[in-house]
Amino acid sequence: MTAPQFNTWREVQREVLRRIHAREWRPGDAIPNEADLADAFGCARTTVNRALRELAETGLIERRRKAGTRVALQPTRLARLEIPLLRQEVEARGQVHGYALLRRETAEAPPAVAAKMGVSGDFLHVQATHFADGTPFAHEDRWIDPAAAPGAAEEAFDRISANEWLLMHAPFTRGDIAFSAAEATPQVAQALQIPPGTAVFVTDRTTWDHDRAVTTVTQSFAPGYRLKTRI
Amino acid sequence: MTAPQFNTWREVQREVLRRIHAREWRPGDAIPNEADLADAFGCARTTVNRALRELAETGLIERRRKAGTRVALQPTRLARLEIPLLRQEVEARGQVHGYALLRRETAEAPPAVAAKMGVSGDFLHVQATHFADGTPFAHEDRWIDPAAAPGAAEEAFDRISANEWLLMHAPFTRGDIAFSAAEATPQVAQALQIPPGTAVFVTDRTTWDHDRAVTTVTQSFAPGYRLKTRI
DNA sequence: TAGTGGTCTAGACCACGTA
DNA sequence: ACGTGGTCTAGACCACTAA
Repeated sequence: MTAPQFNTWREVQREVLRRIHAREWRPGDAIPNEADLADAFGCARTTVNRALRELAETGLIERRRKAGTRVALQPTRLARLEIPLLRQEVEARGQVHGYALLRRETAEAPPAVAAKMGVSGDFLHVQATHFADGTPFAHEDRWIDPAAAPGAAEEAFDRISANEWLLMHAPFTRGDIAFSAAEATPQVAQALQIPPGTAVFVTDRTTWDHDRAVTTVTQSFAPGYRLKTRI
Repeated sequence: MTAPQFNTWREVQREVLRRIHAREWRPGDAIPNEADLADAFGCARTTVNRALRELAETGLIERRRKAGTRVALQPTRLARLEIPLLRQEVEARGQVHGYALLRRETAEAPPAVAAKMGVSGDFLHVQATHFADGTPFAHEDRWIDPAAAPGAAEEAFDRISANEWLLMHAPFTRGDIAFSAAEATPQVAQALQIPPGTAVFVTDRTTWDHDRAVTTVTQSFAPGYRLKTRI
């Protein structure tokens, strides 16, 4: 009997997945090392490594030097989540994106915002509503550190959302994101045209340029919004 | 002047990130091709490829054959989201996980559930509460197709959550996940010891073994819950 | 059609961590 | 101590696609 041939890393990955799904390799089991697999599959070890590395990144298998590779017992699976612009998200549904500025002011950051951003003082404060086909889609409440986002103080934000302006003009190196549920404040409720207290999906984001906070934003989505992903 | 030496793919990646963050390479700009970069960095093209491939996967750069590599204009950034077991999540906070079965029955799936799973008939229906240090943490409402999860019909689910039992006994190849906000139903409110109508964070998951739905679950989290990630 | 990224190979050395 | 995965190299061929 000749050895089966799996020549690309995707073929190797598919075969490994097949064996795990078929329970030939069960959760907790050790699987052969890379060299043996490469031999059995008739390919280079590099190819096996690529296939297994990507499976390890999703949490399906666990790899440790010397200990080898095992099928994960408790798969803390990693999902990939796309974080698009609101405009992109609306347009991806085939709807027309609208944008309305509600407020733009310079104000002292409230303690909660100052704490999140790690600095205090006068910030730019922008509130706006995004629409999908004319229906309120999300409300956005943003604070910007003008010292970290040069030019922001001169921008009106009446045509382009702060979101997009910042992407083009204020580089950032990392961001924290949190998802939660909240009851609509009177302000959010008015913007989204829903009764106050309605449950809304909320995302909080703070973005950083190295160790300096650039902006923090709270987006509240109209009822019915669902953030989807796959495993 | 001698060429700078970047010998590992992480060093190359760090240098590329530095140039993007320093705006030496700006959004929309093309960057040198792999061969030229490898030459400039004093390493093999494979090493540059690995560094750039991983940046492309996060959405920071865009790569197309022949067209080359560009810094993304609108970084639809990809975040990685960990999907742990509720028990793991509670224990990761240093709290004691508790579990209480509320209901276990065989019943015909309601239309919404049957539609999600693509089959109808008698399903196993399990409701339970998870606790963190004795405080309600999440309510779980689950439907299981006994034909797709052999042995489930004989399991009591009074000590081990259906979540964990299924992980150990029912393989799945993929899952859909959706996050949303909802107002607590009387049942959920009672389980979480909160007033009905309170905003709760909800995750809906359906897992599949190839094309056959195994289980669908709705988890409602006690107020204050936040799902966190980074970009 | 030509340039670019995508991938494979064979061999090598290294880092880690278990035994 | 030593087996395992992690990575680098140099070269090669291929797949895609812009010009």
